[in-house]
Amino acid sequence: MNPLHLSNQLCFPFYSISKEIIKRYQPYLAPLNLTYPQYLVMLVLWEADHVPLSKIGKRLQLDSGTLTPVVKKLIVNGYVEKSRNPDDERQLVIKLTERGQALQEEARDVPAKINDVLGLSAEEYVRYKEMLDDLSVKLGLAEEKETC
Amino acid sequence: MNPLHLSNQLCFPFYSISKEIIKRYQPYLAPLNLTYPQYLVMLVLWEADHVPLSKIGKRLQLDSGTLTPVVKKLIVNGYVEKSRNPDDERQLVIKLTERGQALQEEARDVPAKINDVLGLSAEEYVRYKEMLDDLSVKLGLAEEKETC
DNA sequence: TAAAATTAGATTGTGTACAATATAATTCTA
DNA sequence: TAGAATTATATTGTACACAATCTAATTTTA
Repeated sequence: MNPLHLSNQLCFPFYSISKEIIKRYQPYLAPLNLTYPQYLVMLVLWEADHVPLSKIGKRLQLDSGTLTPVVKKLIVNGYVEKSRNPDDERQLVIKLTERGQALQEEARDVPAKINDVLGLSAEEYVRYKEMLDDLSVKLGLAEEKETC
Repeated sequence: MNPLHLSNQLCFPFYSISKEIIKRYQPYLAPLNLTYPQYLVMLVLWEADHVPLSKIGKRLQLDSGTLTPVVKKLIVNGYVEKSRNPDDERQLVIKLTERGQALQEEARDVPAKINDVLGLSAEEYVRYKEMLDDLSVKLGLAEEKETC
């Protein structure tokens, strides 16, 4: 067994599967004027609006160098707006616009469509999800349960 | 169950685990003057040298827009060189330099070190690998067994 | 066999990713 | 409480990713 053989790498399938799934999102996200990272930010905001950028970054494991241009695009597209937290002027608070809230309705079917495209059975989905969540914990990527 | 909740997305853990593992490669690849995509190209060449760019692209699921600059960097760093196939002048044939061949020796421990860093047991590794290979086939990413 | 279609790479443009650095606001601490 | 450390975000520079388009070489086919 040659450890330097591509087929023996654990990372490579994560890398290529991740890219492949993101490509399959594209036909469903493009009509909403969203890229995949932009969609992730919207998911976070649909869960809880009025969130500081730092929190979005922690949730998505993305730093400001990545998030700043992503949020800028969402602002240009009219989905979110930003303001500073008066209690801490460093914090940039991101808030959905009406358009951004309405978009949630338009995105409602995206997860189901992606599941169709991936063609996984319910059991497979659950099995994969468990392993991924498991590995996320092992890698320290899982979120700490927070009360706020 | 809200399908638009981040925790119910299958793609997101692939996306963040992939990025996390690549980050953990960095300390081991940087001394070799390689990024992760550059390392992948070298893995392919260490398996079989003198390969057309198209074949590397098929193997790694990367198009010319991505590979052209990656290979350019490998050339600048002295690891590979390119020439055209005389039988088909469209094909760009990529070949390891002596330096590029020697690099394989320096990279020999990278997979083991990554395994250490990930902290997976042998059983976990096998379990994850099976799941990933399985899903790669389902998504049409697995390579067709070729004779050449 | 000449025009049409295909294939291999390169280029352009947009959008991430992230390390490193900078700046301003806030908190800590001697 | 003033200087030091920390925190939140922005900026810069490098390097992918990929869609779309382009050019040139090869293959197909009418």
